[in-house]
Amino acid sequence: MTRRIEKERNPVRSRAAILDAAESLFAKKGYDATSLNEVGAAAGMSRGTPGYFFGSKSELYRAVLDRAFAEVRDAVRAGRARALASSQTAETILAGAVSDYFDFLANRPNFIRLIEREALSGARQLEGAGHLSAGQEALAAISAELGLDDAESGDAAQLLLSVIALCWFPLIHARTVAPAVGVEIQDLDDLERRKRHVVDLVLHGIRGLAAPAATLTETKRHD
Amino acid sequence: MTRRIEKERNPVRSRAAILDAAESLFAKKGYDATSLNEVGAAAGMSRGTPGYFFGSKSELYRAVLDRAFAEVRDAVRAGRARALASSQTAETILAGAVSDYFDFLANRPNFIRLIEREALSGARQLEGAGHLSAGQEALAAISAELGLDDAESGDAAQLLLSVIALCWFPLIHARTVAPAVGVEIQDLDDLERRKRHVVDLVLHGIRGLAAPAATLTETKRHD
DNA sequence: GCTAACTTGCTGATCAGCAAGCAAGGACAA
DNA sequence: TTGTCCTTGCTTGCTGATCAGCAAGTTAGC
Repeated sequence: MTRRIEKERNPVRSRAAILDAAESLFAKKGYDATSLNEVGAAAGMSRGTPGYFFGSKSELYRAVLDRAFAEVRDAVRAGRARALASSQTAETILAGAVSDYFDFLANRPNFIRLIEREALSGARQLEGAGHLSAGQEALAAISAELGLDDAESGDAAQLLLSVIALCWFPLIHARTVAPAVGVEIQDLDDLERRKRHVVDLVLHGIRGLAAPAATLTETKRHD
Repeated sequence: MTRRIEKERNPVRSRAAILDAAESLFAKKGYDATSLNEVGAAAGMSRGTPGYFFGSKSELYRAVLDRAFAEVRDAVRAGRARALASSQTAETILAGAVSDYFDFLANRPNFIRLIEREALSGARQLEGAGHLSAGQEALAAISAELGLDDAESGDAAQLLLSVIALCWFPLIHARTVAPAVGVEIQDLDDLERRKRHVVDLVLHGIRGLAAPAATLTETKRHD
């Protein structure tokens, strides 16, 4: 049995451990309420290590955000590629995308909480970040899928925002608004039920939104 | 010209001023980042006054939440009474309610931010508060309006949660997610556009959700 | 033995809560 | 009317705790 108390040095591993610990703590308690002391302890190192690797608390925070956004952007791209590859009706693809997005968020509580906190803080860290690009890519994907040209893409953007809201909100407010209005969000069944509701609502919404001219069971283009 | 620098004592006025200042600061910067020093200064008094009137920082926070929730509960009741008084189709009433709720939130940025912060903090302050009752009242109202019995009220709850999500989300994420997906939320026109989208989406959603048996253009009751 | 990976001691700043102080203005009497 | 007292609204000084950042240490591994 190795009695070595893990004294081996490993900067990349340490950096990652600190990033992980900081992400959890920032997401859980917020920027102000998280001390570098805690981050170091959670990462299994001393009080000073976060500062050593990242310079300052704010730079560490920025690094956490950057890593999280990179992850989303990759997920969006992967989802888009998968959708493009499959040859199904726009409606089916959209339903699958909503479902996938819902699951993605449900599996990354830290991510939602970080962005939520950013929104409450004025979101100055986000403005130039790569997060925008992920949204724009998703918008382009959904517009193309629905066969909307640029003039109508405003509708697609509204719809995309609605989808995000519907998936996002119950996860954040699982212990506040959701129970207050009689929706339990505790186990996987509850989540599954919610997801089904969201997909239904969005599909019905699309049928209504996509002008009376187009039925949308197949993609139609204007000229 | 009165050169009196407002030295007159007025405890109720002072209390209210401190509550107002605390609400703004807690909503804007969060609990941890707000010092009693700031609260006192914003209320036009000294560092110690908030503590004098409210005992401790956490009790002041609780008082802020209580006042805010009381306000929502009253608004919900007023809206419900108005809806009951009017004799219009369920669909029209619902569209009006969504629109009103949207405006209500848009005019109370502090309220949204306070609840959002509560949700991120684990919402331990809310669990026994009057907030639940407001949600339950809204749920009862919407269930009755849609003519759903208890067995189906799960759907009504899901729908209510969706309405809240759709109204709520763009306001919080006006500077994060919304612009990222191409939706501007800056002036009143943008808000109006968003509101119209939400109402449309919800109405189409209802038509889809309300089982094929009932058309819902008029309220139907089961027996 | 040298460099990079960490740790520890220190400093100045901030903050919540408490306790002591101060003064405004009503009560009450002369 | 004037003087004095006394409650209470409000302020200020103080204390212990916490924290970020820096600088000086210490050890690992090449």
